[in-house]
Amino acid sequence: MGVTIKDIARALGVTPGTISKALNDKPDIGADMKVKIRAAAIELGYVPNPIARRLVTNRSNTIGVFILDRHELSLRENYGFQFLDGIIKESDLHHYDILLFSITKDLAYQKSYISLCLERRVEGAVFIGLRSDDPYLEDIIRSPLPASVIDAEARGQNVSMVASDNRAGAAAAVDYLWGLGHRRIGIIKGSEREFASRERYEGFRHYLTERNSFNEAYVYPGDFTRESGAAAVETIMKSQDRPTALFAANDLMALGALKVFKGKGYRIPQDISLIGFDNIANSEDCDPALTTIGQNAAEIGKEAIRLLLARIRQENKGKASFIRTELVIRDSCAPLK
Amino acid sequence: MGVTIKDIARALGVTPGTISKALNDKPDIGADMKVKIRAAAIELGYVPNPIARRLVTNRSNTIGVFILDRHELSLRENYGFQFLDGIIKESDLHHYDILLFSITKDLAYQKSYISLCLERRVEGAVFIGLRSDDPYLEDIIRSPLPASVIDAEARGQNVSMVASDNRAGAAAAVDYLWGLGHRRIGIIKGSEREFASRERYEGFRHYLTERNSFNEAYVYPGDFTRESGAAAVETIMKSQDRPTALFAANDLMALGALKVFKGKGYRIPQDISLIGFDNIANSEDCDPALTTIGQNAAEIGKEAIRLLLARIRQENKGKASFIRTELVIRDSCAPLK
DNA sequence: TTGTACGCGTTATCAA
DNA sequence: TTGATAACGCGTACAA
Repeated sequence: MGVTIKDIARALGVTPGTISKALNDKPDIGADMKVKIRAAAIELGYVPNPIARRLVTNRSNTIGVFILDRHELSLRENYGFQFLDGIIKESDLHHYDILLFSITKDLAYQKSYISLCLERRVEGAVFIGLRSDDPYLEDIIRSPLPASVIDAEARGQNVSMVASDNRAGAAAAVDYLWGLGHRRIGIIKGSEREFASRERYEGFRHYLTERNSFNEAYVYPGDFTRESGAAAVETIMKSQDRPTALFAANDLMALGALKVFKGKGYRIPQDISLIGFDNIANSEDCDPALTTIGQNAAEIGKEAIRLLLARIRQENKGKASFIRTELVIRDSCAPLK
Repeated sequence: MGVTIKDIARALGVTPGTISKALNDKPDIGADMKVKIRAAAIELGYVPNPIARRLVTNRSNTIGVFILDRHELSLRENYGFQFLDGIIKESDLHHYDILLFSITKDLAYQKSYISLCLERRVEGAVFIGLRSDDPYLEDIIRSPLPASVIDAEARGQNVSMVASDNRAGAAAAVDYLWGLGHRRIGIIKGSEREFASRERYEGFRHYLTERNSFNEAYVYPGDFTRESGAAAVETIMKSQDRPTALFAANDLMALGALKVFKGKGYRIPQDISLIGFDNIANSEDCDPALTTIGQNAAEIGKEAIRLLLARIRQENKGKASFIRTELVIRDSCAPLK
């Protein structure tokens, strides 16, 4: 089909080796020869074949990206794709290709992610949406394949983890409420299984404990779904001793909570202040617009690639990187009366 | 590095050719030999090298997916990634890999998308977010490379287009308002440049024209941004002759409109009914929740792959496919008083 | 039924 | 500075 270096070689009466060297700008080819060869390549419409190149260099120049489905979140609300933007851009910058895998419960769990990687000969892998109970987690940790894990806990010789600085973010959320004068501050927790959830709770607990204001009674269970946010509010409304401000460990729960509060005639933020975490799209248009902690998804994606490439190049940098969050102030929090 | 068919051949005292045939289940190898070879392959931990295979078969088994940034929509609101889910699943089903490209204004426009495809030797390409003024549109249309274009207009020998049935969707939106008794129905149009926008307008116009109720005065310009939705409402409020119901050609404009209406003390849906198009995440949590036309993004992605694979296999099916939309009734429309 | 030999497009090594 | 040759791992006609 396409024109190869052989064709160029024949046309110019030289050998393929010479063409290869000239096109790769090796020092051992004369300047005039290079010019001639380049011109011929363009004229003939030569397009290098990366497959042949990869065969001989034994490098694929490709990174595998896995988007794993989570139970709790429907794809519609799946945060996963947001990281993709940063991942692609950063990979592009370093001339790496992205091979995309998507694993859903039904389709997959047949083949280890690592097998897929080995088969495709990718040089490294990025995992999004990995859970601590994933059957192949051990596989990833043990494998010699360089990996970056986004937004989950995975510690191993060849894996880096990248996530938001969830502790600092949670602390910033509480600090904002604290600054507004609130002292009775509650939390709707995420599911114990999720790394982000544990970290956010820890940030929350630590901040208030240091100020002698942590109150176990104001800790409400949740699992990152709207429903659990709604359920938490039902609990709150039943009790006599209510917090004056509430931190939901993610926006989805905050939205679930908001709906119930409004349904019961509670005004936000006059009657209770509410702050979320994630800054998902929905948090912008609800009424009142939700004050929340924004994640920098693109930056997380980029950092995942940076750490991965460092590993691939054997220049081991850090094992983990936590990306700054940002307080997004909207209308769901008010000073304590 | 890895173990190859040569290693297996040596271990078993046969030739590599035999191994290859056995592993590919060719008819000219004895059953017992096959068993022996398979066992040895597993024991030695053999993983086939797709790169070598591709070199010799000259097929990459890979589809290129391009996500192009649109001017108007920030990535946060970019619908593009939603299609990805269907694309991946359907490709997976047919054992095709996905190579992901993302082109932003700054980075790109350096190399034609088709060049990228040729270099990577992908067998076909899917384009998301392609605009009619894209500098490489002609390239795609002319190229012999099979392509599917999602949500944009592109007609050519080797390209299929897949989108929502925007006309029918728009008609369904107006029909819903009509059924509620509205006769003075307005529209906030999208930008002329976008295929979806033109189609939605056409669906709207046709429906009302047939019923002698199309009124040019109720057509407000827009460009799919929140701001243009807001601006349209300003115009509406200034005029004496107002529609009783409003169809925004996308949800983003509907949200912009909603905000201004509420800001001016107008109640939705009591004072005016509002319906959008897209069913983006935000439309669920605004107040009142937005009635809208939902797109089946996953199905669009799947269909794009189906048409593409048909082209790759030379079994040319249809050139275009329009996917059903769905009326999502929420709280922003009410019967005419 | 098995083995031989060559080709895929490129890079690398060594000799000229 | 250039050329010849081998090698990368696999698939496949063709010969045995």
